Amino acid sequence: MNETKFVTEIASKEEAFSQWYIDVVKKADLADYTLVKGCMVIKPYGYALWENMQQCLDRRIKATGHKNAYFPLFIPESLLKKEAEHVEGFAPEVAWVTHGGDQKLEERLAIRPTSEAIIGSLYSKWIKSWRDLPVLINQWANIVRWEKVTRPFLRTTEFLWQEGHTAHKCEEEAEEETVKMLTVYKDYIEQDLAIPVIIGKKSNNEKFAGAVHTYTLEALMGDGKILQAGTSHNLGQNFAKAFDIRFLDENQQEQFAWTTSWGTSTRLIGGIIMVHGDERGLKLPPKVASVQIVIVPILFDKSKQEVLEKARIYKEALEEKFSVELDDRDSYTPGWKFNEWEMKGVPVRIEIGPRDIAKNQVLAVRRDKGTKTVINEEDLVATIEKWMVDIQKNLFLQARANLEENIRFADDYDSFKEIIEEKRGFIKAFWCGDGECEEQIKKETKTTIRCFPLEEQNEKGKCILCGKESSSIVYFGRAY
RNA sequence: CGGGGCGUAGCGCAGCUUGGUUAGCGCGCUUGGUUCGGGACCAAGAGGUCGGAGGUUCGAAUCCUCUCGCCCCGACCA
Repeated sequence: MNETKFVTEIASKEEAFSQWYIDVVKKADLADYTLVKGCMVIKPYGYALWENMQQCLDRRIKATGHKNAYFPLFIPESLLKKEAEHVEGFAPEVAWVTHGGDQKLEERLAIRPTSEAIIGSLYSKWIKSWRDLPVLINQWANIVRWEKVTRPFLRTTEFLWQEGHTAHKCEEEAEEETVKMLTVYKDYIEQDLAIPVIIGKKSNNEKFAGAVHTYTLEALMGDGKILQAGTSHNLGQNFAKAFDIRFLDENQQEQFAWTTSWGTSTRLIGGIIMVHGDERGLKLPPKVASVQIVIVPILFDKSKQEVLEKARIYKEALEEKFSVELDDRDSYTPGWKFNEWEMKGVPVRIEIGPRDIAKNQVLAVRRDKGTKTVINEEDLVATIEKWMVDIQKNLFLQARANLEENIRFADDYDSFKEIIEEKRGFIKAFWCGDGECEEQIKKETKTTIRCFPLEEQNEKGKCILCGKESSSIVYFGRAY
């Protein structure tokens, strides 16, 4: 009875997915709207999640030899314009600073929509010899893109991300770096965030403005739409030529450097919500959950002190391995707390009441499955430790099963349209490689090529639209 | 930028058609008390320039004009 009352608080995930998403963002206390359209506050609970995500990824970025730095927020207009495709790609969504106080600026300053330009101009200063290479730098920063349609975490005017920018002495090394970061991202997103991804290469229409080619990680969301989870770009010598990044090689020949860039953002928080969440709210993977265990004491007047004392002892024991919150608030009933912490996605809840104390046990509940288990005091830490591993794995396996169920092959355009209307998900289909076919499919079905899968392909077939002979299968999908 | 909708307490809304006491309701909030194993209850409170400006009128949340903002659909979106 109470459970039905509860679900009226957030929209149904099945029936109104986008409203459900907004409700979860707000009710789980991750973010809030502000006075500026498209700009959100990331609230403490959401920011703690982001900090954990940062730590997981930052560790991996550093383990592969990169160092962090910080570059300026402002990019002079003349600098941004140096790479033609790049500026053309970003121009519509750049925010400009035109005044400093009352004084009009000589030159407009772009608020970075990405940092290739500003970083490229500095690499030009720093790189003179092959001995200076490679340069392997990452930055954690905020970005501004003036989007017309915004949604919390998924597309906001200002957002947080990391962007790696590297420079290399040859083409092979740059390509190796681009692919290496793709796999770093894959490991991070799959192992830490428990989100399975399809990795591949973008089509020319979808690649990064100014890149030679773009690798991408594509994830399936709970409503069958696709979220681009991260990208890694091989920029070739395009940006080196535009920003004059030259060096003398071992043979005393002057060369342009080969550069890469790669990024992931707070958008991944949206991914976690939409991949793992359910009718009761968020489900956080233990590796990034800021609260891994919540202890809810069941308080009666007579046993209150005793129960709280025991709860504190358990908290201390568990805190050696986990982040634990003891919810001893007086003004809420246990049932209220259960629902709130489930909404917030905490992986494990522990209930302690007088009945448990009498038997030296607790009642523990898993957020991923909802199962309730009585655990003896002496087994508590060891059992929860196993659970955390299992919950992390289970969230990933569930998401992967869903992904696999929603990859469908289409061999004619009618069945393609039927799948995208009724089931969505990924559609594998042959494509002739012509950008006009791609464009027409996008116009008619709102479906884009998400990527060329990385595996080698030997099959041949007919382009889903024009029917021309083709040897490449691509993944289509409706994107966020 | 085109089409539609909405602005009344922190949130969700009623009141407006047909102008007329002191602008209501639910949730939330504060204080006190009783409660507590899946969103408890009682009592007493606090909280409003009715998005803004101008107009009509003895009198405007309500009618008129202008304006600002938000949401949805479309277009756009590396």
